[in-house]
Amino acid sequence: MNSKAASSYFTISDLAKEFNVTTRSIRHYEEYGLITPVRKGTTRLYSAKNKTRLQLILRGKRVGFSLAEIKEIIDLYQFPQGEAKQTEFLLAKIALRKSQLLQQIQDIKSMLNEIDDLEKRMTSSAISKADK
Amino acid sequence: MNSKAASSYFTISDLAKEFNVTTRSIRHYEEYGLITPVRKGTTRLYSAKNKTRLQLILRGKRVGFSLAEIKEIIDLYQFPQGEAKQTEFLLAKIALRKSQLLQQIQDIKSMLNEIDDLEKRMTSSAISKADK
DNA sequence: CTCAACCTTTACGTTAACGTAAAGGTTATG
DNA sequence: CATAACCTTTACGTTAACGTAAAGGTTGAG
Repeated sequence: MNSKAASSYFTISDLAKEFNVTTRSIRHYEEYGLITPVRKGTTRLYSAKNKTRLQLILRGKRVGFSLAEIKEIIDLYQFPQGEAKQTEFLLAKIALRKSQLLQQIQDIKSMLNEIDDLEKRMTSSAISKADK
Repeated sequence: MNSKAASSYFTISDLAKEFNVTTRSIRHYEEYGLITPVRKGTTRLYSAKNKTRLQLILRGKRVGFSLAEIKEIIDLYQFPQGEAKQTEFLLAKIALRKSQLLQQIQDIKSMLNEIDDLEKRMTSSAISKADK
């Protein structure tokens, strides 16, 4: 039996392989305060929650957020049942993020439409070339 | 009468104001080969087409593309009715961009869902706070 | 017990996308 | 005709997000 299997932790290179990033990047996210694995000695060990966190970070990156913005978003998720005023402030931030994301979807849809048009024009011109 | 109104060109600061970017950025995009205004003397003059181009650049930025990627995309639009082999290559690139954009939409939708959840949890907790 | 294959920290290097002077030319207006 | 409000180029500075050594600790296999 494997003692590792019981707690099911992952090493940094496990995560690096799984998500196709460098270990340097993962450590960088930790320096930045975005992810906090436990340690066995000095070695980092990542839980399932840590994995989810990394996914969240990478998803944020894919949609074009900076690490600072990703941190802001992550912080939103951990709002400490604060004061109503604080809550209001966070809700405003959430609304801002939301409108930003909705704008992005519009942008992407526009680009997809144009790409589809382009694709059609290209294939039709390819056909006309083959036709002659 | 205004001689400018006839041709309807815009100055660099016109565009800067309209799109809320700095003139430095616009010049940077030009250095990068993304936009090419005409010149009256040394002064840059931007046509409607140039404006559209700038919009395209900024939209690309909003969805998280680098200037290099934006250039690639723009180059796709100006395919020179090339060889079939070249066309095939471009179609592959287009397909790549497309899948990337579709992935982004999924990412954004996930984030929106989580943000909505968060919003609900926050408002309900705010209510329960107000209730007691 | 000695490799190989991991892990660690420290720290300087690199690239992209501008920011920010500095120094100077042009043009309308009082 | 001078001053403001633009425009220009040149060029060095800055920040983010890592890349890339360098130097060393740990651990399982042969």
